[in-house]
Amino acid sequence: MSNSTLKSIAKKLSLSESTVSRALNDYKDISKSTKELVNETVIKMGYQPNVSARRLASGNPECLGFVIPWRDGQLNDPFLGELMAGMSSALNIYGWDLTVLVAKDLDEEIQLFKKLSVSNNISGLVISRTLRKDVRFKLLTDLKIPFVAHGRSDNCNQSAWLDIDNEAAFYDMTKHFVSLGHKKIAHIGGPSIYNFSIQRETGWRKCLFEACYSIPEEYLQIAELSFEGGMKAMDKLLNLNDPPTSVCCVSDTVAIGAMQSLRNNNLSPGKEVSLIGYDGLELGGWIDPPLSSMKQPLQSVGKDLAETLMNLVNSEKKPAEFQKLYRASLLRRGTDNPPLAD
Amino acid sequence: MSNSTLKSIAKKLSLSESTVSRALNDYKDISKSTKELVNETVIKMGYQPNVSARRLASGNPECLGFVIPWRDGQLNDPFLGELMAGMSSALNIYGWDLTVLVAKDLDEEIQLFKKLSVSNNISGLVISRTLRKDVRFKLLTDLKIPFVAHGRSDNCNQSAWLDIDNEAAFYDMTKHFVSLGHKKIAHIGGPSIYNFSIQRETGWRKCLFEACYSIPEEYLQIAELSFEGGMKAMDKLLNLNDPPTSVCCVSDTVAIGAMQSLRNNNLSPGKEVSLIGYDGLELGGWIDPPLSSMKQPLQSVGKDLAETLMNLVNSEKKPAEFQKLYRASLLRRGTDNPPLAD
DNA sequence: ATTAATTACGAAAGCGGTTTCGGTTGACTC
DNA sequence: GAGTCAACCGAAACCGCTTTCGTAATTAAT
Repeated sequence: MSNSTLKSIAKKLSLSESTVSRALNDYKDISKSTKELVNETVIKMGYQPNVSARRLASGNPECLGFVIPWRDGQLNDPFLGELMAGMSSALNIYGWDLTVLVAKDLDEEIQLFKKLSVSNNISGLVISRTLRKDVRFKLLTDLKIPFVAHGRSDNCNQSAWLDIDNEAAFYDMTKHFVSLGHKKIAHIGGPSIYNFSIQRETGWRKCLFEACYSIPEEYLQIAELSFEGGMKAMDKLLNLNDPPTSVCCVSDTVAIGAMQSLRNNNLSPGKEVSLIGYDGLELGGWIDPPLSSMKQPLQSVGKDLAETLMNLVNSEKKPAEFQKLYRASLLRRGTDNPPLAD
Repeated sequence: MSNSTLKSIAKKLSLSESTVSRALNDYKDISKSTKELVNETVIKMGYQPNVSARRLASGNPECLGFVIPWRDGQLNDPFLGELMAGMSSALNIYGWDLTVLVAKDLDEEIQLFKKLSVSNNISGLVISRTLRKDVRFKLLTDLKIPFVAHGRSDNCNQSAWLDIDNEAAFYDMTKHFVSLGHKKIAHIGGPSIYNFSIQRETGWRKCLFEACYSIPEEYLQIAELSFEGGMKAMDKLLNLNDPPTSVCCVSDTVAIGAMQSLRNNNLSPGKEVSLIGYDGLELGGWIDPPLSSMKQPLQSVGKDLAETLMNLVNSEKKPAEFQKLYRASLLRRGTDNPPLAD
């Protein structure tokens, strides 16, 4: 196990512990020559600092806490792996750890935050699955826990966040349908408690407005973010007097449900009705026909989330200075086609 | 932030720090009355121990490292969330943390292990996605890093592991087809580098043997663990002179690919050919018809993995004393039906 | 040559707990 | 009443690293 410590290295080099420590941490009051000397022997001896000791002494736990999004009691989010991989790779460079936290519901999450705020074992948090009205922003700010959100909220102006430009994504998605020749473009949206639901709807509306399409209000259907939700919403769209020829779906899951509804009605996804989902899930490519979707750069976002948090903790900048939008890109598979000729 | 420390509590109670510490850790040389007193005021003052300090002093990082399985460069494992939730809930009770580690390939994983063995910031590891010949078992043993594997290996006799009884699962699955009246039961298996591939094949064979079915060797098809892999394997099965009426699939992903192959050949999954997958993925219920599958109790396994590791670290027992098999259970959805009458 | 300013390092005090060791009580024996 | 033994608690060392502060040695300024 770890036998080499700062002390052993100091003894070997006839230096003091503090000099070795400062050399490793690149203090400016250490000569270049000794820094090199120290770094060499540290590598040679395979020295790894004891993180508990460093954390205790420095007062920084060097640890990013990631709150796993618990969606409706389910945890099957296919994002998790990629997002965490991105975060981990960024953290590793600086010796930080990635600790995952699980809370089954909002109450548990709040309790968790309160506990974290007194036990100083986490430098900051990454939260995700943000809501339109999300108490966590204010709560974490009040508790003085540094955090960066994956997604925005109504009251996120003073906070650090990274988000996908949902509005642009759905603008682009809708525009794509327009350019394919579709006139009847519906939207299956998500519950308005989620911030992204609003943004995605807005992007859809904006494009329709610019294209001077007037769309019946029934072309907007709100669905639960599930397979069944998508299926029911599509059922309603199909029952309209003048059903749409294309649908912008708030998520891949919903889109897959919508596809099922089409099949139930003896229609073929991508023929009578075109569909595009959102998330770029791999499994969307497994179904028949494969689902077109908007994909976000998860690994980059994860990396950026981690780096942002580290900067936030280490610098004196305000959280609001860390806000960034990413773009999603269209992944054409099999469900986006021109409308059938009448 | 954390203002109350051991010292502040000691002062408030006119006790020494060491007494308070031992009271909290339930030492037997502290009177019951003072223990109660300490516990009360600790709650009242909202005291949370500084974990870095405790870890440093005790020499135990109280931290479980979970190595994220990186399958073919992809990280979309739907298990992750549930498994981690199970682990986290068990760890939280004892104040342990769950740290996730990512390695892109085996080399990175080995480097990671070596680093962990010298920097004492992890109590032990949970590894998953075990291979038939898995160097990690020996490596971690040599490095003296406590670990428990999710899954077995050829050389896991001396190690701690939890696994699903893959053989029993596929025995049951095959038996189910037998009881439905199927005679021609094929198996799409996984690459033999994975330990579970062998076990699942064995379960299938065992049941067929007991049922006195003699099956052509072509009824075993090895597939990559992917949608395409399943599709290709099913193609081959369909091209046989005497194609099977039912197929035991090594995973849900593979089964979904096999379903696609059936549709490509104008066959209906669950009619001409029945299918059962393995994993119990939620998305298997989204497709048409919904995929029958064998489901493992992921949250329980996660909880058990974490508890096992904590026991392993805290007790003097040998790793080999921590070995346990879980059972998977059949999830009947839509693709397991009796064979069509000729 | 004298003073001031740098440069480079060591000493030492923490960080907030844990754990060993020893000592003080009081009850209990004979 | 001296000795024995538990039961309880305090003192102090320690875990391994960080960081402030002081100081000796070197260089630059006057």
